[in-house]
Amino acid sequence: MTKVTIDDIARRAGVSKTAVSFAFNKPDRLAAATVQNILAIAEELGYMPNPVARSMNTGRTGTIGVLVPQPIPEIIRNPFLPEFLEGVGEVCTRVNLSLMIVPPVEGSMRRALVNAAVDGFLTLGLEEFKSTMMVLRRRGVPFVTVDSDPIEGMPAVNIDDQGGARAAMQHILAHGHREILILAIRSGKYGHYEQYAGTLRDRMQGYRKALNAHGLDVDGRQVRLMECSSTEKGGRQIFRKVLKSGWRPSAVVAMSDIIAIGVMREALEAGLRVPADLSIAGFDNIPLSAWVNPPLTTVAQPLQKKGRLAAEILLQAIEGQSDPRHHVLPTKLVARKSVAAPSAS
Amino acid sequence: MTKVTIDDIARRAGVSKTAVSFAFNKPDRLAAATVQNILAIAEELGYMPNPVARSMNTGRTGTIGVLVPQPIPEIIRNPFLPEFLEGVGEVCTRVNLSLMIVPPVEGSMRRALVNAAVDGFLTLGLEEFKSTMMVLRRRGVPFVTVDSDPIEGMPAVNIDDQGGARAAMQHILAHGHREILILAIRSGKYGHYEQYAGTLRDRMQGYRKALNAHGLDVDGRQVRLMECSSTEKGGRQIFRKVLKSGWRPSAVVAMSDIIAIGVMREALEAGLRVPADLSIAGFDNIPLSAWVNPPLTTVAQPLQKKGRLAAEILLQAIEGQSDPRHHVLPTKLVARKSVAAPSAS
DNA sequence: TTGTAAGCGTTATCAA
DNA sequence: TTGATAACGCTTACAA
Repeated sequence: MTKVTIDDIARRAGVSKTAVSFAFNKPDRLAAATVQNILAIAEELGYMPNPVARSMNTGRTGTIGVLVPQPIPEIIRNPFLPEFLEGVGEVCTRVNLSLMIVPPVEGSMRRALVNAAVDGFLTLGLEEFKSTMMVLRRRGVPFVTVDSDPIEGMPAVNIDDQGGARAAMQHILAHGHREILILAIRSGKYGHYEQYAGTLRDRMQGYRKALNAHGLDVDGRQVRLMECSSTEKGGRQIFRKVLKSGWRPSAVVAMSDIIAIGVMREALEAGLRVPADLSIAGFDNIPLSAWVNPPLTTVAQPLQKKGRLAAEILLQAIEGQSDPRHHVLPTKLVARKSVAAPSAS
Repeated sequence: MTKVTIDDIARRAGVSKTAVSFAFNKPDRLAAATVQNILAIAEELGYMPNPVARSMNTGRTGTIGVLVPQPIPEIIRNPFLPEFLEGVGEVCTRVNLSLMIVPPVEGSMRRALVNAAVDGFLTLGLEEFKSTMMVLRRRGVPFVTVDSDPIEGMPAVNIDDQGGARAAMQHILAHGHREILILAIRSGKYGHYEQYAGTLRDRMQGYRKALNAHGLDVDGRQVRLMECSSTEKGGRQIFRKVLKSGWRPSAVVAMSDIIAIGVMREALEAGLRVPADLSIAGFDNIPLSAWVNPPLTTVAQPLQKKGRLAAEILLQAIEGQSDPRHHVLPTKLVARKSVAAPSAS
């Protein structure tokens, strides 16, 4: 099954490569009979244009890349991504683009970036943001950053992380909780929340603002901060550890729903009642959160819309209409059933 | 931001293109000092090798494509895909491949296939299977079919659809149900289940075998068949229609969990009790199914494993070790809480 | 309406 | 250790 090329067809049809190319791409410029003939022969020989060679000329690959901060198995497990991709996918479908998921190569975003043959990138919540940005710029393809600290002159889509986080913490405090566990998404800055960046920092700030308003702060005693990976397993593991430690927070505030759900599951299995014994609040409002029992109180962010908007902007940029504005989408507290007043203990 | 090419670097460094290429790909073959110098200049000028040009020579793109039968927004909404991709992703991560999702272009698989620059394809539950296969073969890249009728000489990964479906229906019948709604995933063969192919046909056969053993069949009276798209919405819509029609099946057997969950939600909202008033069984055992209330009785299939196996085989094929065996993974009934005996009505 | 020939930016071959 | 030069398979001015 040796590859058939445009040359084979040209020779067999007794025409030039140009004619064959035209037959496929600009049939109008050829006599109908010629097109027919070429196509027939192509069919017979089983010819298909090589997309790489085509891209080489056109400078277009017909695909956009989504740069994700974690390996695929890990990140795809968080319903956050599918939800976001749904929005991106809408745009892709409309304009016939394919979608490539680009995870770090051996931990390096840079290596991943270099090899991806795409017309543009969407970056999702990047760690190591600045260095990646540098590489991205030099790669010369347009990109839109999502959930990262926006950079002047570069298009960005974000949500009101701080406002949302603040609302969540306020909600918890308003119910009377004072022994609170904050669960952050694990980053490179283990334990040093002053060094958090982007989404992480903003959410942390939101939490602290609410805390401060009640004369509290992350003090390692009443209010503690821990980190785990943003997976159900991450939430379960960290909460198991807390359980073992003997400390009994009356509320958990997690930076992602999937973490919160992991905690909930673990707590339930450990015989705790939610919310009677433990209140839980999340962030994201993934569809699953409405389904768990009790339904999870969380902060809604317009994930799909975020994906759509980012893709839309990228598309413009690919077509030369770059628009470096920064967008901030609203968040909103969704009070469901996983938060209640702490039981007198 | 005009593109920097290998020529620019070569000129600036006073070396040949070969040297520059070596500096990046085979540094051992160059004097250390030369490599240093070239790399420094590349850094300074912001040079990155063009992946398309590279692919042109190497014949490798470093990505595998997953051919999906529906537009991205639709298919990604079914947790089935992320679960499958998790398995695929494991393999990709290990060998540093990217993953491209390739949906039909304007309804045509063929058009999608032609443009995707990948080293190999995984096809997922293809409709129009044969014609797509033809195109795939002529495209000349290796591929592994998943959830389609296996073809002699082509590697395939499937599950025991028939056995699983049969078990589900048996379970329903054993509880005493006789008024049953079967919900099939919408295909091109609307209403003609004799023409179903692949997974659809196998599941249908499984259902019918169980039915037949009880002297029943899809007769449009006691046991009816309807089709809907494999989304929550699809399930909701079709069940709403059933509710309006006045017919009251005591059980719903759906070909996918996400459909079953849509039905459950709709039924619950309509004031029906599950399983007291309506028993529901699904297929797939997506994680969500364990979470809904009541937890969904379903047929488990090893989605992740399926993805991993298929990717593994594809990988071999890409590396020239093609192995055209057909694999069939087992399925298993998972009895949870959504099925009970019908209430006397 | 069709053909010639020059790219596109790399890597591979072979020689120096 | 390095450099010319030929692929790779296609598109696209420009010419005929």
